[in-house]
Amino acid sequence: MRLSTKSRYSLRILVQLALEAKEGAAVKGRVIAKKQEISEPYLEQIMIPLKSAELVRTIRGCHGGYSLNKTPDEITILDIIELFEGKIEFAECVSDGKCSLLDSCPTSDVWAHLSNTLRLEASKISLESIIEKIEGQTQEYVI
Amino acid sequence: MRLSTKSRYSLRILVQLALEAKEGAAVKGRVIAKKQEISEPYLEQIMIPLKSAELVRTIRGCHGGYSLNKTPDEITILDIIELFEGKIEFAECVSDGKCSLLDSCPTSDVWAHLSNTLRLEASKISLESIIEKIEGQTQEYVI
DNA sequence: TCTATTGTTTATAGGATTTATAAGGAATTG
DNA sequence: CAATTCCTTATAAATCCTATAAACAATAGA
Repeated sequence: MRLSTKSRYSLRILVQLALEAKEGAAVKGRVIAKKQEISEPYLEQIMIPLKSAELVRTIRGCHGGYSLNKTPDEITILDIIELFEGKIEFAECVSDGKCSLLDSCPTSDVWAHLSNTLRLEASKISLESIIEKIEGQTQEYVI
Repeated sequence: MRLSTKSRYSLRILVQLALEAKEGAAVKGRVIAKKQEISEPYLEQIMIPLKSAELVRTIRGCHGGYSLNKTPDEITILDIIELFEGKIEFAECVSDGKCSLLDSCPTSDVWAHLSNTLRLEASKISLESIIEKIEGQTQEYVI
């Protein structure tokens, strides 16, 4: 059970932005793509949802690039996961009404509980908490 | 973010077996397929891993069918999830050695922590706890 | 205004996975 | 031996994931 590359790349990208674009300066796509070892076209595909979700803002043109659109404490990995994987809901029996067994099905509660647990835990991990951990380590620690 | 149908069907199937095959009597595939609204061939495809994982045992021939191979307290939804979704590991950076960024990547810890949380929580939910909940409810509650 | 730089959009495509269905084979019971 | 049941293998449509390519639009600076 894995996350898609887009979720995982996104977290790395956002960490990079938090560290390198601290004074609001934009980081170029090419720079991000190189450091994260992603192709530029694929990076662009990832940035689109990040921008739509207003986690990231962009500047076009000569000195353009990407930067965070929120403070690191406002971004959690729940935001990232649900942006790319969809809402954390292991079974959709309740929400989509497709399952005709729902009324007599004792398992929907189980999946709902587990989904909630994961969602809660993911919401506790902010970009800021990750950054703090990095900066608490050695100075030459480079992401 | 959803589980595959196989994981979800499996939980329902195992609950049915726990309730209907209590005295070790086998439940026929056709009966399971009908109650769970799955086609018989697809059900069979689901039963194979359940049998390989020794969660279920089978009897062939005239009065054959499926029954639990463990007591309900020995089966957790972690077993089910990891059987069909693979090990809960949101990022495989540590295990497969594919990611060349690992040494300087601050995100692998995050994913490992989240994976562990989900794994732990799933391991706490046994088939028995689900059955107890059902039997604590109204008697005509039929799965 | 021109040009270089950068993000934006759209098209494309291989591959893997998911979700099934179908058909014939093997074991068991009576 | 015949009916029943699980077992195995093949097949396939649909969807999603991962990634690349190319043309387009906006911006900054000369």
